[in-house]
Amino acid sequence: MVAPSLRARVRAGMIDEIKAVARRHLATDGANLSLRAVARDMGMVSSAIYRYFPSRDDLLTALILDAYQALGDAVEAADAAVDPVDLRGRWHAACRAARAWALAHPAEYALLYGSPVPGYAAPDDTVAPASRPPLALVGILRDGLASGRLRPPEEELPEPLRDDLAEVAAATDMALPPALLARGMAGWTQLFGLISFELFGRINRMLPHRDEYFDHQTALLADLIGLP
Amino acid sequence: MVAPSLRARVRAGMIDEIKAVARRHLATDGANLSLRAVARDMGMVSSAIYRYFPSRDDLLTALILDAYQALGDAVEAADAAVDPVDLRGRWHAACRAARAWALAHPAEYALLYGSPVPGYAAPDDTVAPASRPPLALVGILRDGLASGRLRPPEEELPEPLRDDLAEVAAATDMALPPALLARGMAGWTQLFGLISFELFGRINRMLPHRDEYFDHQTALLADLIGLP
DNA sequence: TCAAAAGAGAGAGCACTGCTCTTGACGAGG
DNA sequence: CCTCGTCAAGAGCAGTGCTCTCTCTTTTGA
Repeated sequence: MVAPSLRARVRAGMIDEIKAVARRHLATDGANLSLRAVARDMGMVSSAIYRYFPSRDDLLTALILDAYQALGDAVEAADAAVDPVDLRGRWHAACRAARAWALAHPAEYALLYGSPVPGYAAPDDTVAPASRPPLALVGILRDGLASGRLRPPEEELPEPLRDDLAEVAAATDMALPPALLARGMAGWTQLFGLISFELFGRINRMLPHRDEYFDHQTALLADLIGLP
Repeated sequence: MVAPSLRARVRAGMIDEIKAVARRHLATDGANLSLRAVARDMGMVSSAIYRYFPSRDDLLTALILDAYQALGDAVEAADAAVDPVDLRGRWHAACRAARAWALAHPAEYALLYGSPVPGYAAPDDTVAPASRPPLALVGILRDGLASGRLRPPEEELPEPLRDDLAEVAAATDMALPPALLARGMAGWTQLFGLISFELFGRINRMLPHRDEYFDHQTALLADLIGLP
């Protein structure tokens, strides 16, 4: 590993600083990020930004990737900090970590899970980081199944759905019965909905005690999944 | 009722046409709607639009109100078309109607339920139309409770949450026990999450049979709520 | 009936945006 | 020393929301 040249290090620092300033702007101006404003804050001219990011969308992509990474880290770390056999504890820890990260970084959460930016198409390398949070949740179910602490639901699924889910389970190396995978995805859907409603201000005025609400709703889904 | 003057009728027609063109643009360009482009499509100059909508945000508000209205109509009509005592049938009908409307009007759905437009604050008169879909769902539970076909869950809620939910129930004239209201809101959250994931392309590549997936997931929540 | 008032469209202009292209300066490697 | 790659700056293009003024037409009231 050769030491990076001075130029390379300065360049990396510039990229980091641009992203930091852009994140700050994201928090106030939302997804319509202005390259000129970022450049102004950095004391340079707008065209100079293009030396580091070929377009505004590329800067957005970099921010999105970083955000997925941070959210995935937070959820996985919270999950790993709990006794692996305590399935319900892991579930709540993972859910709370996702919510805490979203509340701490609302603009970045909106960038990840809000309405897609019109002309912008997320590149393929965002798919893997994007699937880390749901995979962490489903991993809890897989561990519970492996250790015998979680028994799969008995209901029958219609055939095409069962095949789809079996294929998903196979593609993600999760040996989960389709019905259980469906419940795990229901939990992930619910988690996303809870955070989005809270962040986008749909329940704030009527539910002052949001921590308790969140915990209760995630507990409901844990019941539905069958976590002991 | 005096007949509206010619000018008033022409003006109303203009407003409708502007909204129709704006909706068309919404479908392709998303929330960053261009007044100039709308004006261009109508063969007039951009400044003339301001005779009808004092700002771009006001045009957006008008579109949002119309969309809430349409979605509320769709959900309520679907609910009303089912035998009132068939709680599960009503639940599925309402959920399917919301999804169908969203799939038919993805851009408007994103306007309603996507990330909030940065500088834009929804005016107060959007609150009532916005609560129609969830109220339709909760209304199913209220009817089930009144007819004795639905028994409320027995779990205990933490006190602050119970009080919050009791207040919400009172404010909406829905005599629902807090635990049941919480489950109804879980259903609404799940419905929103399901539609959003499907519309924003998070499950499309892995689940080809989306109708079956949607029905199964809403059935899961119906089970959680306790619909017979 | 006829003038005053109100409504409507057009155009110019301001400050802003993303992005491209050209020009000139600077530093590291041969 | 000197060339070559990197960088910042500036001008410029096309587009944006919005305001102001000017003109023309329709409606209204005495």
